[in-house]
Amino acid sequence: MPKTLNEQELTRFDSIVSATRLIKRGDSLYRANDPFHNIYAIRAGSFKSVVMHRDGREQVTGFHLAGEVLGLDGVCTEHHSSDAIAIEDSSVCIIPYALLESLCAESKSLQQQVLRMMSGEIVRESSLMMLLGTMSAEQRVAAFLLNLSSRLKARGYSAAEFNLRMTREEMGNFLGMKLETVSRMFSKFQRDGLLQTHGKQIRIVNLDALGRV
Amino acid sequence: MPKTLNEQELTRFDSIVSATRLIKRGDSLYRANDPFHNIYAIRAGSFKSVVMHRDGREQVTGFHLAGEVLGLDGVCTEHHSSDAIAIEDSSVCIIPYALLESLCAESKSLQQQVLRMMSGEIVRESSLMMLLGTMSAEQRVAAFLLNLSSRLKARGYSAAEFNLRMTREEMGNFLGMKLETVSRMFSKFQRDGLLQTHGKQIRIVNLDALGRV
DNA sequence: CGTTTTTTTGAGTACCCTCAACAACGGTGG
DNA sequence: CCACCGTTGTTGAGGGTACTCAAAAAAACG
Repeated sequence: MPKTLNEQELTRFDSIVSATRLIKRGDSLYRANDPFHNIYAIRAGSFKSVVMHRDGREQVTGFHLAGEVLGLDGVCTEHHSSDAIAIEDSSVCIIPYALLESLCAESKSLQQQVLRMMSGEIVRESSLMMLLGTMSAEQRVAAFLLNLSSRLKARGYSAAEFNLRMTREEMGNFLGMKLETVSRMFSKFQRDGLLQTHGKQIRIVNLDALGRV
Repeated sequence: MPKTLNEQELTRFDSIVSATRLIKRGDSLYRANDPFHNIYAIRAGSFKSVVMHRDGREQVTGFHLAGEVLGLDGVCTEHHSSDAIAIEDSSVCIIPYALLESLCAESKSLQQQVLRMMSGEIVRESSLMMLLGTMSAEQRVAAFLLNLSSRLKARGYSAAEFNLRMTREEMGNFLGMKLETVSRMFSKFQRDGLLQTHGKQIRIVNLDALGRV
């Protein structure tokens, strides 16, 4: 996964990534307040991060695809601050954090890699806040699809045609709107010829126009 | 600032925090796309983080008080991803990131401290997303005031009585609502006996009730 | 194949935004 | 010191976007 490491560093890194774990759709990788021991690299599948209000309402704070990293929220307090729940059958690499930390002391480039990963999370989250803060429902759905598209493209999948793994409700929860509104926006984009949908199957017909929404 | 360092480590840390810098109200500490060299500890004053849309609209993504750290968004890409603008005359400690990074390789506890700081930012931002995603305007303003109150308390200031340094517009922008709505919520809280306002001067009368909104 | 979950669509409503006017505040210069 | 001006804050009226409630169709699941 890290790119800037030399062969020896890579070998040492591989040595701490021992186990993998299978998570079934709907099961959790970790829960809020669980003690923090590991971070996880997603080998296959996808997850959502969820935080719970005291009143029981849930908020989806992110979706995580294969190739991305999960669990960094726990570094600060030694406890996770959200639930990580598989939205399809998935498998992850377990990276024991204590070992990673030790290894960081030995390898500067690995340390830089970890810091970059964390900083990347900060940037991702604040760009998301912008999504929720300044945009209309229509723009939010468009931005969400484009974000997903570019992340899938970066992993070697098609940028134009893909399956949504989450429900309209999860998407709406994440985007700060109701599931009906998400559905309406999809219908609208289809009417306007920007994309074609068939349930969770998405084909983006006019990527540029979607960006201009 | 770091607490878990021994004396020698603290001395070395101090040695890299050489300069301080004064920023006048309205001036920027750094701008989006500036090359990333330093992080900053706020000695006095307060800042806002702002990201700019292509269409020119701005989104405030955070407020930063004295005692907090600023600039970690740049670690990932070597460029800052937001503007940091002083909302009152302020002064910061300059912490050259390259030196901090080197020092991290020598001191494990410093390394942990830096990682914790970053993880803390991630947690803070995602709790903020919840704010924008699931709450009504009334609840958002209440949550914002409580958040500010607890941060001020943690720094030794009064939790009940303080000055807002930002305008209604900046607050509204941050919270995803219009300045008029912020103003109306303040008026409502005052009518309901939860707080007293006089412009930027705030006194929280009933902290519990504000939490139950 | 029946049951449950998910998605779509419609109608009515509530919340927040827009536009507007005015009041209060803070700085500036006469 | 006070008049003046720009900025900031408050409040009202009307309108639009997204929510709520509801029902039915479609898909997923065992």
